[in-house]
Amino acid sequence: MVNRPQKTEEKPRRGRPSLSEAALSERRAEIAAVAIQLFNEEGYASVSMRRLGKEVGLTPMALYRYFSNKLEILTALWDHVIGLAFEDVAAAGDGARDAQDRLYRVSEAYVAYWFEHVEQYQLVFMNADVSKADVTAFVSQDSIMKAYDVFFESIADVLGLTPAHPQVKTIGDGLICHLHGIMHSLITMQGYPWTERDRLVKQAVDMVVAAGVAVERP
Amino acid sequence: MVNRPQKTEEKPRRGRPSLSEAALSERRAEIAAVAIQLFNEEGYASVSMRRLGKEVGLTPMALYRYFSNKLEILTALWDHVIGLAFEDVAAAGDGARDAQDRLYRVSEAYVAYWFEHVEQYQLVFMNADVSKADVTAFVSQDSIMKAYDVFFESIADVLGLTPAHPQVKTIGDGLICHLHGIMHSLITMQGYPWTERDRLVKQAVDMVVAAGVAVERP
DNA sequence: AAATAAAAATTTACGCGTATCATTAAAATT
DNA sequence: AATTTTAATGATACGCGTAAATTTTTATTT
Repeated sequence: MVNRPQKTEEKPRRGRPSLSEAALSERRAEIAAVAIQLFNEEGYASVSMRRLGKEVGLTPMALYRYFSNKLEILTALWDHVIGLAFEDVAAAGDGARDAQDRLYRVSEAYVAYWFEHVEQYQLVFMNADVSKADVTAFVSQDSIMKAYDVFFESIADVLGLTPAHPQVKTIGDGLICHLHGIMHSLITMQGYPWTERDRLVKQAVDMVVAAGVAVERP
Repeated sequence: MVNRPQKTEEKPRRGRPSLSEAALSERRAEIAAVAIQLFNEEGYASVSMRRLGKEVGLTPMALYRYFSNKLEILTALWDHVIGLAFEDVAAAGDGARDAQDRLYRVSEAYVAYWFEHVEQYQLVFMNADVSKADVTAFVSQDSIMKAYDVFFESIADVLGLTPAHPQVKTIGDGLICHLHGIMHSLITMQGYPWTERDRLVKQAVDMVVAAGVAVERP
């Protein structure tokens, strides 16, 4: 976020008061709402700051009081899109018969969501402007990390272990990576004749289940 | 590549002759060589076309006779970097005791290479300017695809199947996706406390080996 | 009310990638 | 040799993100 004016003292000094935190976030939300729509409709690169400013009724540079740069506005869309992804995942897990079925369902839902929103995937995970620090800082937010819990819970169930068991962590991280890899590979290298997506996802989960069997009968 | 002047006939007409294919690719190579060095030293975004033009002794727009845009110059670096990656992979596979050992080695080498060249990874697989078509067209080239063969051969050996067996293809695609996912996740989400990289890679290969055992004893 | 201080908002300016247009160079034809 | 044709080269210009400088607004203090 953008730097607030630095107040050395606690209480109001002379001069024009800075915008309240409430006012700031309210206008940020306004800008983000317009930006999300425009980015979705016309693509991130096609929407200029001058254009966005015009749409929200601000001069281009006034936007910079609310977001420190264009990329930071994009993260508002990330938040939105990632939120929707995990809504889908949660919904998919609800009707499951058992833990193993739930693991299949949430895995497929997670991958399917991004395939149905490839452009968003690219905006989130492939944006060139994105330095590693940017994605990291964002994706590490608690809200995102908590969303992965459904995977760990399902895996713990399938393996018959507690979610806190170290093996659950290792296998869960592996599955999440595997699913990310399926999305990323199939999206970024569409010219290669990949095995069908559903089968790759199923195979990824099967391997986790098989690991569970190995745990049971060592 | 850039459009060549369209010749309706076969043989020389009037007018200044277009550059020979040889001359074109020679100068492309010169430009690419300088570009690769500069991109590696200072980063893709920091090297402007004006700057690159100056370094190679051309006006900025003259570069556009040899590459249709800046991104296309970047693909020269891709070629370079991906070539190096598979050199590492091939070297890692050479000393292997057996097929399973080779699979571990090449998998680890592949992932390790990109971790040792994170900036290149981002330039190749995360560049924002990269539309899906761009990466696809490039990464689907035969040279790249052939480089994956070492994975399929090792897997076939481990599973005791021929490389042409459909299961080898499915499991191989899965492993490649899995490895990509490990790289991509650990690089793009460095804030998350991932399981150690080596362990994730080992686990990925272990699962392939376990699948081989399952094949043997159905 | 006037002066002063500080934040908000606007204006100006820069280097960027590159589209478009103008110029120059090199060949075949006359 | 002069003309014509075509490609290569160069110059100009546009919209971009945004840094920096400037102006305007809004408060407190005199």
